[in-house]
Amino acid sequence: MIAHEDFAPRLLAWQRAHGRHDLPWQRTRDPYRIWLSEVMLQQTQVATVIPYYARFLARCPDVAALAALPDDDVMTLWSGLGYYSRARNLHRCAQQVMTRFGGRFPENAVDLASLPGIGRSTAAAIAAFAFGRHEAILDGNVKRVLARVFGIEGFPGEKRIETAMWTLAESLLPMPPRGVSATPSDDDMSRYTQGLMDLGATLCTRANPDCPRCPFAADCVANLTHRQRELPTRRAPKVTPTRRTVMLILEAEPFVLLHRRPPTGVWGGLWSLPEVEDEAQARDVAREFGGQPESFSRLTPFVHAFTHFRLEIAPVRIACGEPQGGRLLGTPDAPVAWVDRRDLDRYGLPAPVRRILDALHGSLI
DNA sequence: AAACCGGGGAC
DNA sequence: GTCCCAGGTTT
Repeated sequence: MIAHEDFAPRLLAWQRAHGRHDLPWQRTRDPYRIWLSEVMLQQTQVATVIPYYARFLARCPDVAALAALPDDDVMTLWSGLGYYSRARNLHRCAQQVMTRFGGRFPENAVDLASLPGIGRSTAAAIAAFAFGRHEAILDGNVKRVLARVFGIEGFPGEKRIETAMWTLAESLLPMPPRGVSATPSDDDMSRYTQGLMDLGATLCTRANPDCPRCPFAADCVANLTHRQRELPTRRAPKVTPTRRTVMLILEAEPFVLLHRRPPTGVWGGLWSLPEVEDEAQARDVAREFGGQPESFSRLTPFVHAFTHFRLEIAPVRIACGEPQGGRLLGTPDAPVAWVDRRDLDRYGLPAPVRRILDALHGSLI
């Protein structure tokens, strides 16, 4: 694994030779321009941002102009970039720079992060780019680079892992040339921060990292162990909740009892089998429709998967002497009906219900 | 369809 | 402080 003190020099050399140098916001130290680009680049790609960035600057060359712009004009300028809360925060931020900081962006990350739309990572980026501050960024790209190069296991969104990554990111920052000054040069901090972003955006990409061109290929844990696809560790798939239901198959040949589901919710408006929570309820409800307790028989339970949950269905079959009413299940909007099973094709049935009834009657038709 | 994303806001 | 979401894009 690469020694921490070797990381920054190698990244700096790579950025010099192979990093991006022509992005519109790279040749300025104006915190306003850097801030604007960083906010636009949150969740949005460089190519998309460039024309918006130019338009914004043409209309608002400085923070005072942006602060003075009417809300609607800001939204219009932003329109098409998405994530509109960013635009609202951008405007509020410009106004706060005017009122709280006398029209000048604060030069330290803590004060920057107190402004709307500027979190810890964005604050560090502005502090490093505009003021050469010794601050570490940690956005999605950087998390990916660090997880791979240093072989960090665990989902980076998890608090413990993220905290460790912030500590690592800070430990990797460029050191000043020995015996010269307390901090690296402004130029080094800009280049280093840009290098992290460039590496993540151009080589160490999510899907197909270009490891042969990477300055860390010889030491990168992910590359050496061929685990580029496993690192960074993905979020644990959230366990989909499982619900259980008992479906009643009340039969009075050739009729079967169906229940119209309410218009909203799962299977809204479809005809389905009556559902109860357990077998005791099944017997109670069956009695209302003339069910014969001695005919009670369990069919094989099975699982139906929805996007957001799993439904475990336990079908229960009960014979009824005659099609008979009892009170209606549910509400007037959700009535029941005895349906001739030869007419089932004309009813909209949920797939698993169709499957139950087909299995039951298919061979008999 | 599912993973991913920085910040805000709720708790 | 910590957890979770809104509103998007990428794979």
